[in-house]
Amino acid sequence: PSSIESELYQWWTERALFSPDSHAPGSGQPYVIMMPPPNVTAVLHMGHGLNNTVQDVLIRFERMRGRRALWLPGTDHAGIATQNVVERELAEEGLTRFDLGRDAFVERVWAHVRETGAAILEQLKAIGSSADWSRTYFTLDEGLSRAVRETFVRLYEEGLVYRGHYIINWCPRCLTALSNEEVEKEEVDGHLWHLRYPLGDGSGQVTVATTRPETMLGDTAVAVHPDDERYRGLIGREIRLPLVDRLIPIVADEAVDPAFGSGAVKVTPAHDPADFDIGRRHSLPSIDVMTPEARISLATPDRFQGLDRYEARRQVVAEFQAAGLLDRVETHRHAVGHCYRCNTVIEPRLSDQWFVRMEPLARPALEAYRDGTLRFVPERRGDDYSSWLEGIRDWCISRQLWWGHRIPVWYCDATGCGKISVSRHDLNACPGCGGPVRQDEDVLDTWFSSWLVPFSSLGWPERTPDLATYYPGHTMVSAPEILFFWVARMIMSGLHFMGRVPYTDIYLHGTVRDTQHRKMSKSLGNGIDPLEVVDKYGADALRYSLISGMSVGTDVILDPNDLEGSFAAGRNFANKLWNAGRFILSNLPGPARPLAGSHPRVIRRDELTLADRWMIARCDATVVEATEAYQRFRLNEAAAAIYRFIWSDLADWYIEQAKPRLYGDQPGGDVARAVVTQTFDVALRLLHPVMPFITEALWRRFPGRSAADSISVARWPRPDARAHDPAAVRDFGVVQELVGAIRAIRAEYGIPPGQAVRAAVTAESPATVAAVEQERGTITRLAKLSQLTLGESRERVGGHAALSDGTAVFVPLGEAIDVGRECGRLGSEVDRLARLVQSQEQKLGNEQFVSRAPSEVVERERQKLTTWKEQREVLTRKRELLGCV
RNA sequence: GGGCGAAUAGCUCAGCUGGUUCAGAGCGCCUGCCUUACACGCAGGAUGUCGGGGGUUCGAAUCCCUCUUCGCCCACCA
Repeated sequence: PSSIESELYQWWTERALFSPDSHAPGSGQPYVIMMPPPNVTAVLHMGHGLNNTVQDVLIRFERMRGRRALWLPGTDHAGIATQNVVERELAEEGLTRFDLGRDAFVERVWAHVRETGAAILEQLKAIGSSADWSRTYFTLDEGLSRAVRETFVRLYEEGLVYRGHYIINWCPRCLTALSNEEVEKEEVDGHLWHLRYPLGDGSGQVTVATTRPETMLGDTAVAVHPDDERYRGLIGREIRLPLVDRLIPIVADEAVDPAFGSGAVKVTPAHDPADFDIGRRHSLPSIDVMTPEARISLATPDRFQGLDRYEARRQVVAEFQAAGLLDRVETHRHAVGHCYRCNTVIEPRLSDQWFVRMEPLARPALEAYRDGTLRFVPERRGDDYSSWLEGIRDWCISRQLWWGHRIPVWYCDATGCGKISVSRHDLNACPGCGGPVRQDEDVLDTWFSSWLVPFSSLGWPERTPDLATYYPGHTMVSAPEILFFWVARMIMSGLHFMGRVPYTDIYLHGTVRDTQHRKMSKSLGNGIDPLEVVDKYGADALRYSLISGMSVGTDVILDPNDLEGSFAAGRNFANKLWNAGRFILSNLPGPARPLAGSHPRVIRRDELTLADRWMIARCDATVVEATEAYQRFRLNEAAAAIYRFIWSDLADWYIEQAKPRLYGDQPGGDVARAVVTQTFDVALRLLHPVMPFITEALWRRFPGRSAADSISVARWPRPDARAHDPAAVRDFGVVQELVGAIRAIRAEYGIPPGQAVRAAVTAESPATVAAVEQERGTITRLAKLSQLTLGESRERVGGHAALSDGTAVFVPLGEAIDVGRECGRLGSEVDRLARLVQSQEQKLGNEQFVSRAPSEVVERERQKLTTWKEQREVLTRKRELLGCV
């Protein structure tokens, strides 16, 4: 593979075959897939491998079907992830980004990005991805940045972007706010501490339960349910908050669940979203007791200041215990949020952030699903989509990072003005008073640029020809993990800014996992490097193995400890195909004598042998099967159908039976060559989306191809009614079965491979008799016979078999045979048939069945019974002849 | 706590609208073959209470209920 793949890829690129511009304009309807842009610093892993292979299969399929296929690639600046990479680099030099300052840091990230240069795109090429690289974008490009500003400003003008003071998810390591989607909930076994809070007048106490005792430093109330009898008398009274010695009120709030814990809850408006709401309802103060790094801040007693949140937790608990105020500690399983980039535990934090009001955007997106505009594969994923939209919450889009699209908002500091300006272009002065302005320090969520990709990558907000041609697109191929991050948001932005959904088909494939069903990851060390597989077995083998191991909606399991086992199927198949191709080519007349004149379409039908007709019919059936499977996103089924056709039908049977005709200058050779060339050509085209390299390499070698011809733009095969030939399929099937039966008898009796045997065939059906006559040579050769006779043999000793159509086969073996053994074999065969006959008679004797089952089913079952009875009689007679006891 | 998915050969999985792919494929395993396209191959073969139990039906791997195990998603009971 390595000797052909990179060379072919280069040739494809030089010919610009992956660009729809290279096709004649208007030659077909556009077909567009937007590639999920990998992070600019990413290294190719199996997830990318699977995702991009699927897209490549679909785009190549549609390209060959004549569509103007555009697969649009790009990279994502990946705010947090990329900033983290460069900050780690700096840390090795003993520096932080603050040492460099904002401008120098951003320049440093750019340098890093330019230097590593989206290596992942090169890696995608190595697995054969036929994206249109001439259109590659980067989410921080000028054009896409303009689109980001345009959308921000428009949404602001429409009242859909706002600034607010709320509890958000804060990562104390990345030092930024995160959206709800960027928080990964993880179930952990934690504790529930029950703390006693004394009443202000010392007349008693109230027990509250918490999973985060350190937050009590910022408590500003205790809340109980208004109807809770136990606390009715306490509402309005005060608690003397231990450790900080502050008087806080007891309030009544419906949000409190009387059944949980003690029914009383501590309220920390600055550190819990639910408490924040309670605080607002009761006009409670918010006391922020933590720094951005999640250390205890100044607004607390001295001894806590500067403590890490977990140290503070221990200390608070210890002090409660010492004071006799720790009621009890329970173990408690609950979900804790973690940062999706660094896995640090999220701290809910009160701060000023920018938000997008989502409900107005979600409504049309939901409608597009409900009215059938959007189709999900697998269908059930649509439920995830709609339930997420139904419960959608506002999107926090500001990030306290330096790497990203800076928020286009300027604040005027002039006294008496204080205007906030949201602008499409940079401002130097306040539009209100002309005074000095400063831009918002924050950048936008990375996903705020990627949600625009279906149109921003085509030039929006400019009205470009690309935008007119390629929006809306068609298929989105993605992992379910980014359904909410990206896919759903693109639909919302597409509807809002373009008035149409960006695509209609959403294919969500599974996840690549190891044999323990763990997601492959760098930290677990259970990953497989796709490039290592490409190196060892070739991109085609990688692709085939991924595609064939993947059915709609299920995960792909691969064994990182057994690359051979995981990819042998693909490698073996590629090798098989290569050798079949070499064999066919070596038996064709040279390129000087094109085969046009011996094309099967112009060969007279009466020149075709039964095997030829069967091959052509099988080929046609495979075209139908594979095409339908590709269309239905059942890529593994397409791959399996083509595999079966190439390996079993073409290599094992057709080529084997045609060899005498193919060798040298034999009669009928031109017909066999035409059939094998035609059907192999079709097979290569059908397989090309999955195994692009080897199919191209072989296809180009066939006579009649010009140097410029590429299979990647060759026409997709169409079904041909003339190929339909059920009789040939059935009759050649009998031939195959017959050969198999004789081979089995040979193996059973240990006949040496080199020794020919005789065979007698007793067939009732005239079609079978004719088939055996027509393929006499094939049967003789493939079963290694010295003689093939039709009709009953007078010999008694030998091997017997019965075919499914009732035809009996007898292989006389003279003294070579062990009579006792054959008697035993026949006996068990007769028994098997007798059991079948019995259950079948029972079934047909059942009046319910005969009357209620469809008549054709009943008829079919009757037919089976007849065949089995006949076979039983034949074998019983043989037993008698052999003198079996 | 809610919702969803999976469980079929040693392994990874097909089996779509109950009855002709009905018990399958690939890998692995066993036997025999270096038969000149291919040993990454050829030929032949073994292996299954279709997770357990119940039900619907003339008929269930397939539909329904239930249990068990595994996985995923969602969720502000502190």
